[in-house]
Amino acid sequence: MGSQVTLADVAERAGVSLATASRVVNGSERVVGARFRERVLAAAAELGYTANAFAQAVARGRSDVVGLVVPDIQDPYFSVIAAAAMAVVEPHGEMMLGTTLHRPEQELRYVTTMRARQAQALVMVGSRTTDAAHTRRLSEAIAEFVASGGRVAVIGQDRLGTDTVLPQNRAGAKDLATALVEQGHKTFGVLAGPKTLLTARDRLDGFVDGLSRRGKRAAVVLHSDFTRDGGYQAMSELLERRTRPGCVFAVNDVMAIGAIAAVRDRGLSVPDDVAIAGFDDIPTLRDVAPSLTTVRLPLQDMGRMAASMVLDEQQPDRKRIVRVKGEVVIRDSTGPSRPGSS
Amino acid sequence: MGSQVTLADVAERAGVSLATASRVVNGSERVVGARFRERVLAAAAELGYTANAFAQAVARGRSDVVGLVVPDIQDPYFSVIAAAAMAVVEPHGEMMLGTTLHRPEQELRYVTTMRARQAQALVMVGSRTTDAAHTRRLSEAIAEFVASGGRVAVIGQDRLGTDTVLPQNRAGAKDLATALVEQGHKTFGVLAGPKTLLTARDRLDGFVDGLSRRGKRAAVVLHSDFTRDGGYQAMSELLERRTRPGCVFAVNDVMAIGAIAAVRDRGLSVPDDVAIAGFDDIPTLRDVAPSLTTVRLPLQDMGRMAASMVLDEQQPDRKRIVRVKGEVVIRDSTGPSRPGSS
DNA sequence: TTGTAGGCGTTATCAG
DNA sequence: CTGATAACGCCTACAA
Repeated sequence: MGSQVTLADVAERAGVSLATASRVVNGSERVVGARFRERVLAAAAELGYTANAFAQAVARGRSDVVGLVVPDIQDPYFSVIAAAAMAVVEPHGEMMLGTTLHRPEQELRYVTTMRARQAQALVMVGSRTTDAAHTRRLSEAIAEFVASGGRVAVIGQDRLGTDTVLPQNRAGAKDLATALVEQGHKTFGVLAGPKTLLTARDRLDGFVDGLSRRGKRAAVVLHSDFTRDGGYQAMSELLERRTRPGCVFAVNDVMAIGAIAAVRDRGLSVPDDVAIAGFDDIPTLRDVAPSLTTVRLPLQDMGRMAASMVLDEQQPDRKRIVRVKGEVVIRDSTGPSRPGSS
Repeated sequence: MGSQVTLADVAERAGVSLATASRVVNGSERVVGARFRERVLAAAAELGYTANAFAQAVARGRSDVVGLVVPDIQDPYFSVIAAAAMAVVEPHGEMMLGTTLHRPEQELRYVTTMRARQAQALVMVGSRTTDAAHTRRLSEAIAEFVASGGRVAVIGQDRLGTDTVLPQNRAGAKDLATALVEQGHKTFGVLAGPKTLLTARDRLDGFVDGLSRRGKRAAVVLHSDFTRDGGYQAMSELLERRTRPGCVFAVNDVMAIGAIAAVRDRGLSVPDDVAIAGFDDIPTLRDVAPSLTTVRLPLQDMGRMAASMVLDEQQPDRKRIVRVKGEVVIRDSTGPSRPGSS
């Protein structure tokens, strides 16, 4: 709507054909005479012409839109990844953002939307779930997207038959368990997140595994949302119990932050009364006190890599899985490095 | 590219005309016979048809894309606003995201891009600057966007002739100064951010104004980036000085976090050795210790309001300015509520 | 180098 | 209610 200035207007004003105007305004270098070129440019400027990207996309049969689907752009985990992906996409095209608010059916909807938009590529971020039916439907939708010419990369688990950036959640959590035992912690609890999230499940499993190899076990495992409030609530519940573990692992950093808040609100101290560890090493949280013991994931690299995979020229012959490993970072929230009661 | 299934394919498969197929696949309710309707739907499903949004946009002469331009999606200030805006946009259309990484010329580029994309609306968030030339060019670009039928809302200063959500930076900072004086603080410093950012400038001015009304002044004013690192660096520089103020105001929360880190890294304590206050009250930071004294801005509301303004039905007769005020929140980073040396 | 004309996938206007 | 057919704004052989 409104007073769209079209290429035809520009051509007329410049006294040239539509084709010539098209050639100078878009790609096709050096095929148009300097005289005409200038006339067209001048006319375009005077008229305030801007090419209609839709029409171009229709005519060309492709677009430069890259879709990015994340559960929640407000969550620093995802916003860091998004920023990194954005940085590599920006020179090549526009970024269309979708947020699912953790609703799986929204993932499905966005894949369809991106196809409708002829997105050249799609990056999906977020844990896969145990819902096999949904995973299958999503796989199918993605297959259609790919069939229609799109590229897809996923950050999360390798369940959709796509290029994947795969954080080593199990191994990272296992290493964390080992480190905590070595730090001197004796009794453990886990704020395990949702049962249905593979990321949460893998971290729980890895942690439990790591403990058992050192002859320990998790005395309490509580499930809740994968969010700050989920961590707060689960920790509050844990603190209600008669016996409380000396060390609690929250399966991601934002849950850990919520857990710390819950501890504080009861007048207790971290790490003196209870030690708390997280997972992800979110940059925004690196300055908080007590500094958070966690497993560092190279979030920026992950975002960059996913974006690069869908954008690089050569179509790989088969799907690529890039495993990224987490590095344990011991900080203040689990107490002094050496001994420890607990 | 790829094996696009078109509406023509669907029509042929269903044995109906293109027009009929179009009618059932898109809007136009109840004008097509149940028999044909079913046949078309079936054919579409079998073929895996998805409408080409570009072609639709071209044919309809409008699109449902809403543009959102922010300086940095990783910054929690903007990601909170973005999430809120996203929530109101999502039911109506798709969201195209642009990040400027604080480069003004990128703002200009995105306005043009959004016009090319026929975006129906555009939300720009971020402080205006003192660069009059850029502001003028941006205004012109926006005027063209509006002339071609788009709606625009800005979160920041009212400099672009658009609907605006305008945080009361001066008043908030002034109130903060008053509160800090009443808390007993005697000497002050300001980490003032970039000189060219109006938001930073207004907060500095308001703070200084508030101090002077209580017979105080800012002993030190340091300029730096509007980021965590900017806060860290400026605070480090401040701590080099012979005399250090008892209370430091960082003009936004992320700078305050950086400042706190700088204080800690020198083995000093907040608030015992130096009190620190911020501005914005970023949700992610509410759980950090020491909890941050700040000026709360209703970030979610701001995002929602801006999005609503560009989406609501009735075109307002003139541009609207919505002022949102900040509320001082005294927490631990500036010490105990009552007395105080400093 | 330039112009002509057909086509991209949809929608929308008109007759039937 | 249905079906031709002309737009929509642009790109791109193909011909001049």
